[in-house]
Amino acid sequence: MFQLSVSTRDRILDTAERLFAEQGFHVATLRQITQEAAVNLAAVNYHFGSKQALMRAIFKRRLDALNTARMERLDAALRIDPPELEDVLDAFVQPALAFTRGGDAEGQRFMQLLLRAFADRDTDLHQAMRLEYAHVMRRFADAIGHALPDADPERLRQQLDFIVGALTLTMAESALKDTRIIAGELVRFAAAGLRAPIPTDAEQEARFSLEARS
Amino acid sequence: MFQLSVSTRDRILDTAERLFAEQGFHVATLRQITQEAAVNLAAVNYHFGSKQALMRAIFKRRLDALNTARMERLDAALRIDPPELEDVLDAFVQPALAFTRGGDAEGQRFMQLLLRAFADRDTDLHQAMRLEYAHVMRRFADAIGHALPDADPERLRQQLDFIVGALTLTMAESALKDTRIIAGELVRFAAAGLRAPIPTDAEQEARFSLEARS
DNA sequence: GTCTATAATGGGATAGAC
DNA sequence: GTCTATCCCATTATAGAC
Repeated sequence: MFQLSVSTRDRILDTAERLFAEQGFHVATLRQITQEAAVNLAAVNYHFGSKQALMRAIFKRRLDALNTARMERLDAALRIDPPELEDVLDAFVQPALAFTRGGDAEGQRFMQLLLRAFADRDTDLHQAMRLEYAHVMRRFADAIGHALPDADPERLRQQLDFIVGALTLTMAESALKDTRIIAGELVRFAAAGLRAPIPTDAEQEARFSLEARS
Repeated sequence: MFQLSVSTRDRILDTAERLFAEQGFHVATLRQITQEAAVNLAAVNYHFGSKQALMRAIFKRRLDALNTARMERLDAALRIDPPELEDVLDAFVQPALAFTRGGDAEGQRFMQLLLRAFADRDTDLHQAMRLEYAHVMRRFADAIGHALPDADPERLRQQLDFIVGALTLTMAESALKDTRIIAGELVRFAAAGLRAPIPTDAEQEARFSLEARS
């Protein structure tokens, strides 16, 4: 943290982030990372302790930045009471595509990394991510609850998971030039889903009997 | 395919599918797989040729079954013209949670595997999956286009990606007992998003200037 | 088809000089 | 803080007996 030569440490972080995102944690090797970062092989263990610890450091750096950016935009949206639903969703979605000063390329890279973390259940990283996310999720669920006072809180959390899935997979997949438009589309799509009325029991019954036919 | 001892081959397939889903392709080792399947280490190479080929075989088996189940339900939904939007979405979503005779546990396992395949860009498996998916996606996009004749086809494909993301990540994450209810929630959520009117240019403009303030 | 034994490779981590 | 050299370990894949 307080070392003079930040450049070696940061070159490792940047290079490893790229290679982990492109190839995955187990495929990218320390030899490859240190070679492309033009640092010595032993530097990883000196600065981070282990390959796992390096991954955690990469993750923490970006996720903290993403969460902070989301919170700031959420606070801005909450200056209106009740907040506008689209503003709350914007606060969640927009920072995901450009939360670093580096621009879209880094944002998409981290989305790929996030997707890998989601896929890696039963791992320290997955648990850590869920914990860091839980706090932010609760705040966004609350904010949406204020924008839609009639909604069921339990259902809102479920629907927020839909949005996370759509956002993460789409941002990790899409061509870079489209991310800004796609984010707007997602906000519109999600807002409509959240505002949709809950079907009555009678309508539910009709749907299930329809399914049974097929 | 036409060998007498299908049991060794199938025990490898089932065990490897479970371990790949739980741990990932590179963490699960052939030693672990063959030990838990109670077959000899060399049997994998004899029956499949390599670890990669084993993965492809696992994937093909389930994805073919999933696609077939989806197509059948889609055909049923298309017997009404124009089809009911919720029926089309049901045809896409419901088979994902119980497309094998084994029930929910296997379905969720494969969703975890699918999520890993999505995360693994630049890999043979990812490309193969996209190709197999493309055909089904086009048919579903067309069907939704029939249910919503005023919608823009390009936008529909984008929104279908949202649904795939929400479905895949949610099904891979969720507790088993909830999958049936969650699928119904997703259909309702997605239907509302698809039916949402496209904002006018004036409304778009208002939103962007609102963002600039924050 | 199934097994044992092993070849061939590459990985993460570390000791110790500078 | 940085480097070289190396330890130690695990992996996939295969050769060859049965």
